[in-house]
Amino acid sequence: MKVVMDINYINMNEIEKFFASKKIRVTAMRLLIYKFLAEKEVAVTLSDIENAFEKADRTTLYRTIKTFEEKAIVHQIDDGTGITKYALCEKGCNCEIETDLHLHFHCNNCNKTICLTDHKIPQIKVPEGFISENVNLVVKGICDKCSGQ
Amino acid sequence: MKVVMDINYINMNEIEKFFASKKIRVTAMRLLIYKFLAEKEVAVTLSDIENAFEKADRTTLYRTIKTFEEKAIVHQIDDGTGITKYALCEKGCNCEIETDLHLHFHCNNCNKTICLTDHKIPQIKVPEGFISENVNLVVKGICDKCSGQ
DNA sequence: CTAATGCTTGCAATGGAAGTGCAATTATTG
DNA sequence: CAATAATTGCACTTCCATTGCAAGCATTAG
Ligand SMILES: [Mn+2]
Ligand SMILES: [Mn+2]
Ligand SMILES: [Zn+2]
Ligand SMILES: [Zn+2]
Repeated sequence: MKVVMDINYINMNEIEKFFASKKIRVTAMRLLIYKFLAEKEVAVTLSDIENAFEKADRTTLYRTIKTFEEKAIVHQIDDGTGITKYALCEKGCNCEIETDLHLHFHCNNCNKTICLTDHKIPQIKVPEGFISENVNLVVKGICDKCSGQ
Repeated sequence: MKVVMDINYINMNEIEKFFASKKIRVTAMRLLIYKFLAEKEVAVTLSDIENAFEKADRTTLYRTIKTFEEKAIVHQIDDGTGITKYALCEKGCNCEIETDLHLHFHCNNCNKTICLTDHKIPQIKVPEGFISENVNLVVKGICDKCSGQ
């Protein structure tokens, strides 16, 4: 895939350094997808990315996201819609080790899912003998935009 | 599908009454699937049911579960594995109205998912402007059987 | 700089779960 | 028993996720 790199070179430079720190190669696809995710304020599906980059192959997008996931650049969100969504990890996020402790909100009206990164998941009690390693919490309802503030 | 009704008639009688109270017809399939769910202590997938009733058609099993769901006889569980699981609702459960407020535990070792029906989901704070209608909380880790008590 | 090596990409194909249309079967009602 | 309504089985379909393989591109050793 040939792309015209008409995007901000300064930003791109930073992303390149970031990729290097994560020990992954810098490619046009990866830069573009990273930028796409960074500009979105909501979690996206693979189809969303597909629609944004129609010239690229679905598999490449899929594998790029998988690579990002392995390197803790993005995290998966299962919001119960049946379609996996992805969002950039926060700086200093360590979802490789213990999963993402913030909660996610899914709007039943506009169908968007957002990370509530500063809403941490409270400590959850489990019965004797059970060991909790990881918690997934999704709140569903109406988002701020849809509720009319 | 022809089945030999070699199962406890007294129990069956109770289930029949239960179905009547839910205003659904009593059929062999429904009785068998209900009994199957009642005997399981874990949430099951459609495939689990399929394997247990190989003579039955998948679609019938699928639609039976859907009917149970609509009538609040079972509730769906999305434990993040990507495959929907089902479990019987507790007596007095009203997951039709407000979703199931108990939490679910998914064992990363044996891959089983169980309802922790008496572990209710705590009140979750959401930001200004957001309206919470419903919460899905899944704890992942090691279950009591796998942790060695 | 060039060649060898290994990672990345595109294409084609597969698998699995979920869901639907329609006709045949079975249950309920009168 | 006949008419009516709900349930079941079969054949398809759709959609997302995932993989094998060969071609393309980037990195590194020489
Ligand atoms: Mn998130
Ligand atoms: Mn449950
Ligand atoms: Zn919304
Ligand atoms: Zn276990």
